[in-house]
Amino acid sequence: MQCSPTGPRKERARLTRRTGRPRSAAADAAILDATRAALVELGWGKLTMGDVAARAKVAKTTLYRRWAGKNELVLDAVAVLFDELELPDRGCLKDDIEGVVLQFAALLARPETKTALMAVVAESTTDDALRTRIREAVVERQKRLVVEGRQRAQRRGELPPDSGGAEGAAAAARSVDLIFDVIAGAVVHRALVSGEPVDAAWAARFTTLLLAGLRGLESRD
Amino acid sequence: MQCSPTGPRKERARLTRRTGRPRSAAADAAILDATRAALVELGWGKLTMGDVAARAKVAKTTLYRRWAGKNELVLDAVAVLFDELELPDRGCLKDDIEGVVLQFAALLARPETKTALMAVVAESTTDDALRTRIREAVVERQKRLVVEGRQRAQRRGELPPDSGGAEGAAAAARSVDLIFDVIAGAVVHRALVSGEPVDAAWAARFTTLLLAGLRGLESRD
Amino acid sequence: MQCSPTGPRKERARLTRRTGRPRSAAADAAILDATRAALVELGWGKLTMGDVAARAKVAKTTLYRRWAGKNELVLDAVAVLFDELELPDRGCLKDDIEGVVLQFAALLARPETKTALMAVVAESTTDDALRTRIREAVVERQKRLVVEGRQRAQRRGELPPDSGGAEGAAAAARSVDLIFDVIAGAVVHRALVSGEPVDAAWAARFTTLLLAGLRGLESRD
Amino acid sequence: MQCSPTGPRKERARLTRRTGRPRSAAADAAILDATRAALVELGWGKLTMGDVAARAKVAKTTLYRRWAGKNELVLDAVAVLFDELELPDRGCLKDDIEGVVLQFAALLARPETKTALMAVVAESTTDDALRTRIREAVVERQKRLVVEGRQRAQRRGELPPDSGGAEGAAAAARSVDLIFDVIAGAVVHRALVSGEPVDAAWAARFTTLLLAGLRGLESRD
DNA sequence: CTTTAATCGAGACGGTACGTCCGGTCTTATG
DNA sequence: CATAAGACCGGACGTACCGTCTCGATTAAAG
Repeated sequence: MQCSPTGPRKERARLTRRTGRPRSAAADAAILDATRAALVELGWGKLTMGDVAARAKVAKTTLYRRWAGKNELVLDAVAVLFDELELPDRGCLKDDIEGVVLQFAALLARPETKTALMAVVAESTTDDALRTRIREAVVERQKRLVVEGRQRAQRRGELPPDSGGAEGAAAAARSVDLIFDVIAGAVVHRALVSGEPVDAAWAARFTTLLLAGLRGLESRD
Repeated sequence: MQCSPTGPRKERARLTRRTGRPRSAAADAAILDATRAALVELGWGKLTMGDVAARAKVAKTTLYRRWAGKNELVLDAVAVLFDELELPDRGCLKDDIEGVVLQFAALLARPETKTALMAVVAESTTDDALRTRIREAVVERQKRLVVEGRQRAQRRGELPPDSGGAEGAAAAARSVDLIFDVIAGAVVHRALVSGEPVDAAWAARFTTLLLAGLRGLESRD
Repeated sequence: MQCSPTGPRKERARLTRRTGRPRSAAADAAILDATRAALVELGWGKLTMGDVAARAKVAKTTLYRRWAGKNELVLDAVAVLFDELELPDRGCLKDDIEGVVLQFAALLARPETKTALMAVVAESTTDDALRTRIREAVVERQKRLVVEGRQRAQRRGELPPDSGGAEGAAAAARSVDLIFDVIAGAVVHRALVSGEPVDAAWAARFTTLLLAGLRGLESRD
Repeated sequence: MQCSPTGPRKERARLTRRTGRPRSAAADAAILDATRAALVELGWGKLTMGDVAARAKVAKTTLYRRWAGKNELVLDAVAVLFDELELPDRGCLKDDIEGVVLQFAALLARPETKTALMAVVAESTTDDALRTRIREAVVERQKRLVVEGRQRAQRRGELPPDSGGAEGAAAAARSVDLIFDVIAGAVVHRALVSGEPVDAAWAARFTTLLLAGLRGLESRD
């Protein structure tokens, strides 16, 4: 639930003297809350650092002492929302997938998420450090959902177990990546690019397609 | 191949008197070329209207007379690139799909495309007119590829023909939309969000998944 | 009453063929009226050529075909107002001077005059052609009032006649210039710089000063 | 010598907390110097805020933080020059007046002064706050010269002492105003409107006129 | 009448400056 | 040291006018 291990914010030089006034912990939370609130009201494009500072009742300097800029701040403010996604056991793979698809769609329907995610990805095309941080803070973290769903389906016998050995593990990893890109990509594209609703009917049709594809994939892979 | 029918730019009131000095047609082309060049060199975030004007050897006012802002200008400059996508007949559905996936990936690998597409989509989350224009200029136009590939596969007998009647047509349209979101979404997500290469191996695995999914979809739909 | 001899406006090249559509005479009047109206409403600083053209229901090109710019146009529009000054015979020099002082003050109280006169003079400090035109169109033309008042006073015996000869004429001209600068300068300075009213009481005190000065000047000059 | 009491520039709210980085005092001087230099080179009409900022090596925002606009800035830059006028004792009233007339003429001959003074007065006809500031910063401050010259002449016995009482004081004040308008007005009009030189000969003739007028005024007032 | 030539309106054009806003840094005094 | 406050520099914004230019449409006088 905490992205501290991924280290989004600026850290003081390690091993440095710990004298002086310590950073306010409350400020961090206030800033991230203010960032999300500003995203909701203004969207990425009109959000400004000064406005966030004012909302958080914090000086602008305090922001810059902790985050390198708007990109990093917003990414941090939004990444934590993705950690709320869960995969409750609904009894069968199809229902599990439909559930996570709808959960993800609901997350993307929130204004702070949708306006921020694409914007940060766009910025990442010209900022390698940011791209790395997105992968750490969002992409790789959420693959856990695919991994867990797959394991659960394997336990249920809905999917065959991984083949053993290094090659089997690599194949499994490739599968997870592919499935993740297909699910996340389709939902994001439907919701944000096509601009059509991701409702239960669409989720059902998509899941049908995906499940059939998974079985086809296994038989050849 | 021409986006004139979609009308992205500001148009003078239709049917208005044709008086006054006409707009320079050469300026339009110069501006769009300059925009693409600036996207390549600077990326979305650092592209400025003033810089585009200077590159196009045009006054800033000329830009604002024709486009409402950076979003609209960049969308126009980039949308035309998507019209270059084609669907050459490679003999079977699998090869056709792999071909278009790789073509699309190549398009997204171009710096002007990748930096602009996500950014404009991000802006569109707080700008309805822009969202509409994206759909008209990019999304709906490129569904032609799915429609054409589907028809070709049906002629080859690789896919069953559409069922007749209004319901059949609606089901076909839903299929096209779903397939489009899955293909475009997966490729965009892989390339831009996950940041992994879309190479021939990935395209083959993805196509295998999709084809199996399609056949499974038909059998139930 | 007409400043045509002073040639404020752009003239077509002389000796050119007189074919083609002639300039609209009505347009000239409409433009000058519009200019004065705009001066009243907006003042010099906010008056724009486009606005004048719109008020006169004339194209901007028509303005520029006839005047070189804002300075020249405004000067023409205002200069004619100074020709309305008169010197009615009130019986004695003191009353004549008081009369013209109050008339001049009333003219300077009109918004179009006060905002334009100083502005054009200010511009003339960096534009020799304009300075020349101001002298022709305003300064030299209005010295007639001093000349006439002086002659009238000489006829009445209130002032001694000019001494004869070239030297006498030159001395008279110097006197006219000095008196003109003192009267016009004092009124303009009181009205526009000091920002105090030029009322009958002030006019009386000023005239007393001036008359005493004139008599003192004669006795030594 | 200091215009601080007249307060031309934007002031932060009085009694406000003295927190934050203080305004740079050096910037003020650099800006006013740059303004004067720009006036000399470009004249009022072509002086731009951006150019002044560049010359002063200061950001444009710093200008706008301290002055409301071009009018206020230029007035401040020029007003201080008027404080350089002095009234050295030359032994008799006539010489004192001639001296100050020539000094004032020399001041008006400086390009920064002549181009700015009339322009700011012109703007003041449509801007009450500016008119007030001109009176405070220029007009009222320089009346000191008339007051001092008058007192000195009274001490010398060249002019009769003020009559006592409130009425006497008011009459003296009226005299000062009148004399100030006559001197300043005549010199400004000669120099800037008529465009003739204010040389020693003219100054002598003008002073003769004024002195005779003053004596005549006293005998009746 | 037709030609010819200049005017007219409309409005796009290249420029330049505007005054504002924001990003990110710095300099204070206060914790 | 961190902090709040706010001045600072730099640079882009989108707008407003400037004075010029291209149009097609008038409008006389000359042929």
